[in-house]
Amino acid sequence: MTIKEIAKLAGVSTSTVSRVLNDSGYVKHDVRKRVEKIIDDTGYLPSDTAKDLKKKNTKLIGIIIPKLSSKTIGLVADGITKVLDENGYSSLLAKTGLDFEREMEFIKIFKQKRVDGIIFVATQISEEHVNLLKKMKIPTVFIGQDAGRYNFSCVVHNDYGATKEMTNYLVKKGHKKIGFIGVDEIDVAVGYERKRGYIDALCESEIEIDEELITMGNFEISSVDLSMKNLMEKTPTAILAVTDNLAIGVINYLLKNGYRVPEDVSVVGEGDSGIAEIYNPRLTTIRYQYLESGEEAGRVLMRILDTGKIEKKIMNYKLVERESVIKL
Amino acid sequence: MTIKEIAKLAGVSTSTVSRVLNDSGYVKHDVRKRVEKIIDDTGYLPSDTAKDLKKKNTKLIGIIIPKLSSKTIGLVADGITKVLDENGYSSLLAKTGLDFEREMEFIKIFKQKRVDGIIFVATQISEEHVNLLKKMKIPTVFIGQDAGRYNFSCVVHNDYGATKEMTNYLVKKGHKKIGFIGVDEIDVAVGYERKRGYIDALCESEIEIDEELITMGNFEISSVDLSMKNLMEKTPTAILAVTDNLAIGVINYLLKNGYRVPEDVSVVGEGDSGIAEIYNPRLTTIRYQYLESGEEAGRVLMRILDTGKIEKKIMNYKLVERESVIKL
DNA sequence: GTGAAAGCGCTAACAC
DNA sequence: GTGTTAGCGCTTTCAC
Repeated sequence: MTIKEIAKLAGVSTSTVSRVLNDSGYVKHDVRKRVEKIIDDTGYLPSDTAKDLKKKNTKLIGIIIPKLSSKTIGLVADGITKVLDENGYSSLLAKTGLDFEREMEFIKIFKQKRVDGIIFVATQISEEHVNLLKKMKIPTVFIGQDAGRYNFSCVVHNDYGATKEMTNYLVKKGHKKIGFIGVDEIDVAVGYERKRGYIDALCESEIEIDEELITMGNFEISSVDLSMKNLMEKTPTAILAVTDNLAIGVINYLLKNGYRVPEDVSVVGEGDSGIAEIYNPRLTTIRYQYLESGEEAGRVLMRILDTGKIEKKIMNYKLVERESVIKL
Repeated sequence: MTIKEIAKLAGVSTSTVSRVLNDSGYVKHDVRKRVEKIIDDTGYLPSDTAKDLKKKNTKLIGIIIPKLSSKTIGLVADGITKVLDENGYSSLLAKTGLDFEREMEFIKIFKQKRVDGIIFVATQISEEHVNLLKKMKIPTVFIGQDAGRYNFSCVVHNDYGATKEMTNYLVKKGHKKIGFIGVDEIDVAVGYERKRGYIDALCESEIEIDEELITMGNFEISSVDLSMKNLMEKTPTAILAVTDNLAIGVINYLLKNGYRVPEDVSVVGEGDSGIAEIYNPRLTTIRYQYLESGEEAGRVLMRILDTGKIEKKIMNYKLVERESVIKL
C-alpha cells in the first residue's frame, strides 16, 4: 500500500492525500472524509522510510548500553525511553557488552540509520568514542561518566559526594577502621570517584589511610571472597562496598565465617538496587537516581536537538539508613 | 555527505561508488582504491533511510516489552538483541508499561517504520493485538504467552510442568498442607498455568484441594502481607509462591512474625531471579530459561522471515534445590 | 568496466 | 482547494 494507490482509490492526487495525512494545507471537508475513509479501510500507514528521506530528521535516537539484564541499567533505560516516547522519538537499541569495538561499530550503524541523537550509557569514555562521535556530528549525551572535558553533554551521579557522606556517616557512628571494597578505576565514576570520596572523608576526619584496608573486587558477588580474607586480618569494624552487590558478597562472607552483621562488623553498600531493602539484614546504602538520570538525559538531548547547547547535570543521591550499621 | 558528492570527488558516477560500497559488479582495481580512499577520508557512511526505500526490507525488528527495569525481562531482552545483532538486525524498542493502547500504537509505529518483524514480550495477548498484527502483515513472535491458538509463533516457558513438579517436590518432602500464592489469571502463563500445575499435582497425589490455602497477590512484594495473614490461620507447612519476589515477601512476613524458615514453614518461589541465590535463607525455586527464550525467539523470527513457517517452542526449566524447604 | 537514468514513497513548492 | 512536479539518497537495469 502506497500513497499513490490511496490517491487513485480516492480519485485525488497524492498531494491531497499527503495533506489529509499531515493535516496541512486546505482540503475540502467531504474530500477529506472520503480520503480518510479509504485510509481507514485499507489500514494504510505511510512509510517513515520515505518520509525521512525528505525531511532532515528521523525522530530516531540511538541508545548505547552495556546490557539490559541489570536492574540499575534497566531503570536508566526506562527513564530514557519514557522521555523519548513523550517527545515522539523512537529508540534504537545497541547492546555492547562493554565491547569497545562493538561500541564503535554501533555508532557507525546509528549514523547510517541517521539517528537524530545518541544516549550513551557508559562506564568508560575514550578519546576514540568522542572523536568518532564528533566526526559523525551526532549530538550525544553520556550517562554515568563525566564527558565535560570532551565538551559533550552528560548526566552524572555524585559518586564522590555520596561516598564521602557515607564514609562520614560511618565515622560519626564511631568507626575508625573502615574497610573499602572498590572496583577498577578505569570506571572513573564507580572506581575512581567513589574511592576518592572515601579517602577525602577519612582525611578530613584526620583518620590515617591504611592502604591494606583498601581492596578491589570486580562487579561480581563472588569476587569479594579473596579481598575479604585479607581485609578481615586487619579487623575493621565497618566495611564500605562500592556497590550493593559487593556489600551482599561481604555480608555473605561474614555470616559464613561466623561474624554477625552489624554486631561484629557494620557493612554498607551503594546503589539501593532493590535487594538492599529486602535483604537480611536490610542494607544501609546510597540511593542514586537511576530512573531520573535516564529521564534527565532524555531531556538534555531534546534540548540539544533544539538549541545545540551542551549541558552537564549532576544528579542527587540519598543516604538510606537501614539495619546493617551499628554505633560503636 | 551523499553518494553524489563522493562520486564527484572521485570523478566517477554514483553507480560506481555504489558498486564499491556494496562490493557488487566490476570496478577496476585502481578506481576502487581511489573511491575507497575518499570514502575513508570523508568518513562517509551511506544512508540506510535511502537504501531501505529501494530495498524491500529494513533489517529492523521491533521489540515490544512491558518495561526494562526487571531482571527477568532484561535477560529476555539481552537474549533477543544478541541473536538479532548476530544476524545483522537492529532493534527498535517499545516500552509499553503493559498499557494496551500503547501496545496497539507501537504496532502501528513499527509498521510505519517498516520493521521486518516484531518480537512481543507479553503477559496478555488479546484478539485486537492479533488482528492488528495480521492486518499489518508483520511477522511476529510472542514470548511468554501461548499464541498458538491465534496461529502465531511463540516461545513459552513450561509454567504448568514446572509448578507441578515443584508441588510434587513439596509433597515428596512430606508436605500436605501447601499454601499457594498466585497472581491474576489474566496473565495466562503465570496466573493460570502455574495454578493449574499446583492443583493437578495435588489431585494426582490425592491431596484434597483446600480453597482457603489458595490466595493471590500481585507482583509486588508488599502485596503478600494480607494474603499471608489469612493463609497462616490454616497452618500450612509449606508455601509455594508463584514468583521469587512473592516468596521473599512470604519469608519476610514469616520472619517478622516469629516463624522460622524453613524449620516452621517451608517456602519456595519460581523464577530464580538472582536474589534467590543470595537471599537468607537461599531460596529453592524454579529456574526458567529467560535469556535462552529471548535467543530462541530471535531465531524463530529469523526463520519466519526466511521460510514463513510458524513455530511454537516450549523452553525447559530446572528445579533448583536450596535451603528454604525442610523434609517433614 | 563504467555511466545515464528510472524509480523506491513521500513532501512541498508552485501553478492553476 | 487541488494537481503537477521535482527531488530526497540510494540501487539497478540497460547501454555503451
